[in-house]
Amino acid sequence: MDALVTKMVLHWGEMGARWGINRTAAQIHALLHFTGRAWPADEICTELGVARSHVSNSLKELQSWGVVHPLHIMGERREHFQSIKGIWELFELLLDERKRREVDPTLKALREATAAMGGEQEVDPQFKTAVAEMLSFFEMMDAWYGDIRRMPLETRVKLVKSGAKLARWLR
Amino acid sequence: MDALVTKMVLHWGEMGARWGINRTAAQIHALLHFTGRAWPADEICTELGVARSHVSNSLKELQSWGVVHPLHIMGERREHFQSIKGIWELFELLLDERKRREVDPTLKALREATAAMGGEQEVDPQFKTAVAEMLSFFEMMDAWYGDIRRMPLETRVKLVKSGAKLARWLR
DNA sequence: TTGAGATTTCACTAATTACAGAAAGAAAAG
DNA sequence: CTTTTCTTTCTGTAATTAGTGAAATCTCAA
Repeated sequence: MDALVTKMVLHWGEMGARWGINRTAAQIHALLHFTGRAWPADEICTELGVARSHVSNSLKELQSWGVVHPLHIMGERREHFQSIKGIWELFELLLDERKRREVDPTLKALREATAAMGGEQEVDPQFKTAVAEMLSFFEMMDAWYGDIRRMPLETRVKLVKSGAKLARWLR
Repeated sequence: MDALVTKMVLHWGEMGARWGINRTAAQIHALLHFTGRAWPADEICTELGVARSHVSNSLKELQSWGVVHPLHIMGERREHFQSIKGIWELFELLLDERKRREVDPTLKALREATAAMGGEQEVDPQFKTAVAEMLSFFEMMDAWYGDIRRMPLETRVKLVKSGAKLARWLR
């Protein structure tokens, strides 16, 4: 494999590890993404030097995130796998999933705590305000994420590109 | 400890674990944050039922993120620790640190790959475009983050609150 | 200066997570 | 239907990370 590709694969692996994706799963994704083509599982495992079974499981994980898709190639017995093309789509999938796993449960927990405090009199006021502040912050962010997520892609690109202009408009 | 606080502490611990912060460190932060007061290390460790040494290390980690500060209390021998108050400030610290650890090195890697490809003729064109696209995406996001980070807090709050309006303005 | 309280370091154990390899399970070709 | 090729499941091991407890270090009051 090209040394440059290897470098990106290794880097992607390290970064993936910090995102809670296991290292080799992230490496596999990098391999698929940066080579831009579909790979059969066994070639992935010779390329990265990991067990066939591990590649299989990692591919399943990547598919569960929605960032890798199977692709049937004509006249080929083996299943091939490719990374989704669009970078925006890629990071949308990652963010959506993280929101679902991290933000949504936290919102739920904060709402439950708020509800539970409603009746009780003997709740520490410090706790009460801390929860209320955190909840309103999360709700604000949640709504914002929804707003942005609902924009068409081009609008979102504009938004990101017009950062400084935006600041002026807001004043 | 109040059952409600316990619940938040446990939840925060789970979420922290997914952010690469170790579970008990996140629990400690939740304890400090949601009780809103300064705690001495030994009380934290009886409260959470973990070893004194572990609390010490976790507090150090939290301080390295900047989300917990030591506080000297008059007439008290023991050091006390408290969470930073502002929620915006809290998440800014977390995001800044994650950017520094994850985005910046990735930008560096992408730039190095781009530079290395400059001279070479025999680079897979697929790889070339994949790197170029990824780099421009990261640069765009990096610039955007900088723009937002530079806004005064109130502007940022406005930005988040005016999500839908914003979409209309962009069109 | 000594010693008690408080904190950190360090060496070890427990628990989790990553990964390997064999074996079982499908799907397609003959 | 049977053999071949490919994929997944399952069980065990390696490696990493979390957490413990004792010993060493530090700090301050007496």
